[in-house]
Amino acid sequence: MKIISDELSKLAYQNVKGMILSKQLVPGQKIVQEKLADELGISRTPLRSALEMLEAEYLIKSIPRKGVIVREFTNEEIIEIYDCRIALENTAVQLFTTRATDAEIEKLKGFFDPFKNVEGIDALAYQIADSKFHDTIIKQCGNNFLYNLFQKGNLLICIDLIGLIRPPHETLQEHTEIITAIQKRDPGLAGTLIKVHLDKSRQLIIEKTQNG
Amino acid sequence: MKIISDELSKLAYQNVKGMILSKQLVPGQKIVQEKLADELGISRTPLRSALEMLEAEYLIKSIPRKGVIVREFTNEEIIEIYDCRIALENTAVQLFTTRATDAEIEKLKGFFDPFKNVEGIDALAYQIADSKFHDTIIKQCGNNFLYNLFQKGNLLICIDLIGLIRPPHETLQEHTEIITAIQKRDPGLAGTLIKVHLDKSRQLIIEKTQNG
DNA sequence: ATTTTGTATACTGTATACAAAATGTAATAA
DNA sequence: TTATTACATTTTGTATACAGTATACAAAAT
Repeated sequence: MKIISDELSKLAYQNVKGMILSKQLVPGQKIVQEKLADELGISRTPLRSALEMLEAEYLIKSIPRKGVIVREFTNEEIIEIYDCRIALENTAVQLFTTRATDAEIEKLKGFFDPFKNVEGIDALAYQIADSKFHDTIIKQCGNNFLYNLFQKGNLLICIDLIGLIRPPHETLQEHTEIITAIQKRDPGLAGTLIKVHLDKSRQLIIEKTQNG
Repeated sequence: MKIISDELSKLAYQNVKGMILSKQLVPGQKIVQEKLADELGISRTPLRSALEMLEAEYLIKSIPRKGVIVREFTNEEIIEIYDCRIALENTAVQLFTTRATDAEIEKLKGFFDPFKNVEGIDALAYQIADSKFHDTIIKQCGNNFLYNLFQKGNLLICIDLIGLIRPPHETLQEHTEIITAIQKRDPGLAGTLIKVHLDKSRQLIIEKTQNG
């Protein structure tokens, strides 16, 4: 969904989204339209346009006649998101396994090469690789509607907004196994492995919820 | 996501959505903003707001500086939507089977009572029941994010926009079997049955695509 | 006859203006 | 003091105005 456009509303969309993901705008915070529009150097009209889009993506919440606030994700909600991810990524990886080219699979492998046999893995760099790994599978699975659903539904928010849930050394192995299954062109196995992979993170959030 | 609001943008949203689903606005048709705004008796501003929302729902397509057109769904796309539905409704029905009250399950059964042991089933009435059946499972599964994903992602578009894919007498039996599995509180079986149920329709569209 | 150019018109995207609603504040009564 | 009302300010939602772009069509050139 690469938007190359000089349209103010699209630019505002990208800017505000970036501000939310980078936590310049923090969850729960109210967005005062005129103030933010001034900061961005545009009028309220294209900003409101952008806010409409962001609301559709669950990143903000609009209360009529009161205003918009940056959305907060509770642990319960993140678990709900994980259930959706598990369902859809299972489908995605099976499709990907069937139709991906060898080159695409190699690309997938490449994401994690820098971390092989490394002691202290840089968490931020690894997070980006993790993100790319999942994004690639979803994007290249051949089901464009599914990819859009991930985009617009902000299903990767778990990675983008709350960061890594489990330490890299733990998930690296799992990622490798998934890639191996894809290379063997075994959709069922790849699906099962990614389900288990995601479910472990999901489980961890459940435990965190019960303890904290 | 029942929006009870006297806000023009929300009203416009519901109106235009209705016009698309009822085919007053046909796929491929261009929407001229001022004209439609006049028809609805509002200005362009709230209409544009509504169009933003509808674009997020894939019901319209906006091309910058050119205009918005009512979206067309190709068979390929409907198959993609089905793959997403299969993944998510499988999850939904399993959650529903686990957490639904007996009363909720009875309600589900009630939708199809008027069609039991009936010869010529009224297709339109049956379509509404079909729609309610799936909507209820998704709405009451306890995963609100999943329900919103269905709403905003327009995943039930298959039923709403293109109508029934298979004849009622064929699917009635399947619906009944799914409900029975739910009553037996067997999530795995319910999941499998709904997957098979949806996959049959999906398969039919594939065949239609290859022949037509 | 077909293509190209010029011009008028229609439509979109953005800014601004304004009214209605919400919020905050100060003054008054209990 | 606390509660309450009245008023001022802020902020939202909508309408409108305007500039820039796309489209349509006629005239000119090939």
